[in-house]
Amino acid sequence: MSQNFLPVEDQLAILKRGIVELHVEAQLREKLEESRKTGRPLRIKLGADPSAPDLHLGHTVVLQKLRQFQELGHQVIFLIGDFTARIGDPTGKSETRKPLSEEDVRVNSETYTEQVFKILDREKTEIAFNSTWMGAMSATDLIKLAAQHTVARMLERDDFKKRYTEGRSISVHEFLYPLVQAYDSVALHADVEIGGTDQLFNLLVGRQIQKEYGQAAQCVLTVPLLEGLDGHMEDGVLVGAKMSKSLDNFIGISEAPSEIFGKLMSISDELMWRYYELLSNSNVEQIAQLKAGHPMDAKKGLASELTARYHGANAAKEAFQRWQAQFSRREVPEDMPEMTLQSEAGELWIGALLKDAFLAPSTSEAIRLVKGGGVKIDGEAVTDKDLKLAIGEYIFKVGKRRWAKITVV
RNA sequence: GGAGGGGUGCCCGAGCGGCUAAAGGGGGUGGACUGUAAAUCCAUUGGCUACGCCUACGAAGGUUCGAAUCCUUCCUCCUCCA
Repeated sequence: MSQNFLPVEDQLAILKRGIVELHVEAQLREKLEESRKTGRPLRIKLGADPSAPDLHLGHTVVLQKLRQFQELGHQVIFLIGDFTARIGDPTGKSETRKPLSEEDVRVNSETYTEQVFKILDREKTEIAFNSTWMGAMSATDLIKLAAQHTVARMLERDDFKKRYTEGRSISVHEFLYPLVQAYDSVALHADVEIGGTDQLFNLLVGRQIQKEYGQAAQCVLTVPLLEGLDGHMEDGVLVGAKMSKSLDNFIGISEAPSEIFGKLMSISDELMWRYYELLSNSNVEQIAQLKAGHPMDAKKGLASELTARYHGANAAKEAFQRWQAQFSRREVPEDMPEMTLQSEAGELWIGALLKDAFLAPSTSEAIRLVKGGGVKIDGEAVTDKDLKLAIGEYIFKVGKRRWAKITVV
């Protein structure tokens, strides 16, 4: 099925937009030309490790790039590394990763694909599992694969090198990870592989292995890693670990609209500009214009755009209004968790109440919060840690954003 | 296989018989200030209705009036040699 592709330079311009490192650009140009001539879409591979079932904004950077390929008419292959997950990607780790069980992998894969199609076009996406070919590979073939690469070259890799020189352990099976990932490119006949910058080594191994197996080497495209919510300025430079679930500095794309909106509103200004670059659809001129205005307005714009992307314009609007009411005008939110608690002899100690209502993780913490002035009842700050509440209904506010309506009976 | 060095609270890291729920950072949380931003400052940071009790320094035992600190065994990580 032949189709019309945009001129190569136009395609390249789109693909290169948005802080992407392109390795061997000349080759990509050739491939695009070839594709345009023959009408054969390029095969674009993205490998996913099914260890993080909840997608967050960090994952979406690369997915949007894939989406662009799709819109340009190319074939996107979403590869689920169900086999490699049992090895555990050593990338960026200073320690050996724990492999996942088969059951974990299965469950994670499902939630993963479900969310991926909030960004990718399901109809135009090929889904593959590398256990399909890796599970069937014989030991002989595996050794043949392993023979294509040397230990010295493996150790060139940054994290391996570091671990090696620092005397930290590297298990032999971790060397297999890049090789298996590379073999996936062989099995899929990938023309392009895309990934985060931390994947560069793995992606480049793919080029070499493809050549060993008599295929044309894939082009490699890397996108920057998105800094997590705690990213901020230090000595004039934006610093911050990458967004990840384990660091709890993420925004999940399945989170409630008001959560996404609120979390975006609380990031630092520097980080906001970074997010504009990597996540928003605004072009360079629009961003420059925003920088001239008040950062607060720019932040509202970003929060609205991204909330709308995953929940629709109406939900975004509503989230914005709720945010304004609650934080700009400091009103009591319209809806909040409600809970009924049983009193003892007609009254309930505040420490126990806060804990039982999940407003504090322990009574010790509850007392700390009260002493620190972090608890308000019906708008009034309480500081008496021995306070006892009589039967009735109360609106609790703990910290800046935890609210609850508590009924004591 | 041999020799040696480590494992401390969320993380890093002091302590090396009582004054240690355990210095100091980092991080977290609460407050002030704000644009729910950053920076800054203050407080707090094992649990338990608590001037006290319980649980904690890799695990299990032991020596002591008393141990994170000494001894034994085990687990585990690392270094050097082969």
